[in-house]
Formats: sequence, C-alpha cells, structure tokens
Amino acid sequence: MERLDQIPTQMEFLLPFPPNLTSSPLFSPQYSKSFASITPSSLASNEVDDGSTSNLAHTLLSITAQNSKHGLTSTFGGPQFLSLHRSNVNPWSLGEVTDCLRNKRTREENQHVGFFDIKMKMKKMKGRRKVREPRFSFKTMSDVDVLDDGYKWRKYGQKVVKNTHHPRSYYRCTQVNCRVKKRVERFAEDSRMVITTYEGRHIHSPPDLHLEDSHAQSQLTNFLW
DNA sequence: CGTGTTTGACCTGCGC
DNA sequence: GCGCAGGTCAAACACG
Repeated sequence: MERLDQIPTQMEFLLPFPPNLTSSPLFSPQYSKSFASITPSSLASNEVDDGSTSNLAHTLLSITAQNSKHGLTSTFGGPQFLSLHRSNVNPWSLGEVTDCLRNKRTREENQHVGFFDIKMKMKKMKGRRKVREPRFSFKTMSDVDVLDDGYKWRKYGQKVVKNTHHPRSYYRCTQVNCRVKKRVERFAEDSRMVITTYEGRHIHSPPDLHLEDSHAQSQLTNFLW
C-alpha cells in the first residue's frame, strides 16, 4: 500500500481536454476516461476529504462545458491539456499524515490513493498557522487568463509576485455568503499556461449550470457521490 | 447609477 | 525586531 509520506509533495498529471466535444462532457467517453480514477470510493477512502474534490471536478466540468460551448480550442493546435497538481507550498503536517493513514479504509477502496493529492486541506498547525480553506490548483494551456467556470467572480486585487513576469489576480465569488476565492496567474516557466488556484468550497451551484443544465448538475452529483 | 476593475496602501506571516 | 513577500482593502475610476 502506498504510504502518504511516500507520495511526492507535488505530483502532476495531464488529462486530455477534448476541444471538440459535441455532447455534454459529462457523458462523453473522453470525460469518463479522464475522471475514471476519481471515483466516489476513492474520495470516500480519504478521511480528510471535505468536498473540495467535488468542487474541483465540478469546476473542471464547467470549464470544459463552457469551452466547448464557445468553441474555444487551443491556439497551439492538437488537444488542449489540463493538469492538476497538489500545491507544495503548504505541505501536510505530520499530524495530518498520521491521521490520514490511521483513518484510511480498506485496501480495495484505496486503489486510487494517489489521486487524493488533488485536494489540500490546511489546518491550524501547532497553533501557529491560521486556518485556511481547502485549496486546489490546476494548469490549463490557454490564451485567456480567466477561464469561464460557470461561477461569477469579482476581482479584488492584483499583485506582481517575485520572479514572475505576469501579475497574479485575486478573485472572490460574488455570491452572498460564499467565501470562495481564486487566484489566476501565468505559469512562470511557460507563459502559455494559466495556473488557477481555488480556495474554499462553494455553497451554491454555478449560475450557468443552475439555469441551463440542472439535469447535468444532478447527474454530476450522482457521478461524484 | 450600479457593477466591476485598478492600484497604492496596508496588513500579516515567515525567515533570518 | 526587521525586512520581505504575499494577500487584502478600499477609494478612485471605467463602463454599460
């Protein structure tokens, strides 16, 4: 069994991001294949899961749907790729690793153990760090900075970070009482790629999905849980 | 006029 | 304690 502390702090994998979907990505073979490894049992096997993975898949779905709807394709030809990675900025504390190992369920349910790296949960560590919302980030190869994920965002800041040529933008979900934030920045090593980091969990459905595809929304829920 | 963006100032955590 | 860097605030501004 793969041990948590043996998993690299940052793992990255690419998912095919079919640009020319004709049907809802939720039901496309490519999509099913892409998310085949993220199963309800794999999520359930991870005690520290707090739903952020659901938000992740939800968001990726929305982005794929929006891109497909608007005929958006990669400007570089070939398939558009999307990568996910666990942040190594806030590594797991020893306590979290221990707790996670202790709480893991059966071996069979842990077949996809590597994929829980998608989500991060920040806790107060030894009373020094303040509580942070769960985060996940991913890279997309896109010529547009802000991907349409179905949610409505309001920009509240922009900052030039060290050793990068592109500024980082800060957004907050405009929904009342929803405290989800996202950061958008260009990948320093390849400015064709956009790094989007989400923090927190939406307490509502995306306006677009809610209005246009509530059926897909319920299917998504069934798919994930 | 309402909504969203820009941007400089300020706050906070962290390393030394 | 100090300085740096990232994150947030909020007034000014732009736009439909």
